[in-house]
Amino acid sequence: MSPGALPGFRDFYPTELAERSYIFGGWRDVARRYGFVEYDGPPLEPLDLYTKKSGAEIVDQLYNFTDKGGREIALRPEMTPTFARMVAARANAMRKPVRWFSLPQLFRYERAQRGRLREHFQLNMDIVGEADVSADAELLAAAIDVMRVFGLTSEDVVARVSDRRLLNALLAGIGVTSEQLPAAYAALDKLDRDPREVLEQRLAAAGLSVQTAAQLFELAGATADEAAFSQLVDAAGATAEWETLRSYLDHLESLGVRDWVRVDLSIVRGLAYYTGIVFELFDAKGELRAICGGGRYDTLLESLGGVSLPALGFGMGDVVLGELLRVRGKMPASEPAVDVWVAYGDSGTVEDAMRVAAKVRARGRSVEYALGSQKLARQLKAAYAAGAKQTLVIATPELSANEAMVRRKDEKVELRVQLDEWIAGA
RNA sequence: GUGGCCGUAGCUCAAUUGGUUAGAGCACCGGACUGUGGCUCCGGGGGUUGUGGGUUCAAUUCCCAUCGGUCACCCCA
Repeated sequence: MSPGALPGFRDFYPTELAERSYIFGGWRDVARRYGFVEYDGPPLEPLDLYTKKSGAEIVDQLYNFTDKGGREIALRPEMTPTFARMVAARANAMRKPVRWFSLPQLFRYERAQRGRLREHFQLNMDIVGEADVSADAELLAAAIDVMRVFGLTSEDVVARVSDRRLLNALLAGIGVTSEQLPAAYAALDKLDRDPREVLEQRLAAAGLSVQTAAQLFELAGATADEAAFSQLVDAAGATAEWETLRSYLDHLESLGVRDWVRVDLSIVRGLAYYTGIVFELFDAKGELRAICGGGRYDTLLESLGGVSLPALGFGMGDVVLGELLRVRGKMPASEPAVDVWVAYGDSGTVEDAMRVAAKVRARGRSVEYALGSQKLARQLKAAYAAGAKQTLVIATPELSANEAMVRRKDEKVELRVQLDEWIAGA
């Protein structure tokens, strides 16, 4: 956080911008590998684009105001509504499934915390028009490959997956009614954070019997054990749902990312939103917030007034990811360096350096030289400090007009070259 | 929005129960090494101690408020 910037907003100095660009580069690279194409929309949208989806309460959590034309508008807190609108407008004309990604800057009016600012960039990858579970596998594999492209391994990051339909069937199997579902989900979500007794109390308040509550906890705990899991599935008559998840895991195996994935029914995410498989990526040590979250939202496009198409997607923010990369030493140090530094000796002036710089720049290389008038020793010091890959010295008494001495970074030897030839090859 | 902890130079930190003009290292700028760079030496700029009040002869130090940071709650699109 930079003092001076609004709370929760960041100034990107060159070092930070280099890190951001590095992250963006990895994101675009992986999205491209999976055949996704990039889009963008306006950062400012009508307020009701968000209230329509999330209700009026959402207004507390976003930047909204009335513009000079009297329109109620908001800085976008998420990309999905914009995405839905854009897809809906051309749904009929597009080849399905649609694979789009975007790197929007998103805003939310909340108190900032570690990993959660008022502004961030988020990789959004979405697939529209494919109901088959293979699409779910493709999407998660892409999210995991993003981890890989940054040098992270399955030791560093774990993907926890669940399936809304399977969970609903299992919950129904142990006697949870549809009215009690929200309470059951809330309890699952809080499993790691709140003590068991507190959760039991809340479940009881929602009308769940002591026995049902106990089975609920068993359900969440059985995730690692396939045998016990199968029993629960059989008991609930959720075989079809289980088969879907099994097939999902098989696909992930084929895509080469099965090691990263763990079934975990305590993954909840937005209740009104997701309809099928959901997932989250966490750092394996559990020190940070979720790196990424997403899943299938087959009914959302239609409910937003668009077309009826199955869809799925995820969002991955730059803040937590950046922290993870720094903590794990995976963030490359930025080395802003010019290609060539032109220094001149006593036989010349800054204008000689200028003439050479102009020619080398015309060749497409980045060039810097000492502005003003400086002694050669100082110029060379500056060249070193700038991290110049090559330093060219011209106009010293021992050099003729068309000669220069060249030294590469980190090399001791200095070569005498013909200036014209050297520039031509630069 | 609620609560806990924390705010001294760009960064990391000092400043003896409250006591002269708030210091150091790194970084930055300049000088020396008589002109081919990383070393060394010397010097310099930079702070209304987050801000505003209060207590006191005297506040970086104690009290209150406020702003900011951080953690948790809420929420997670």
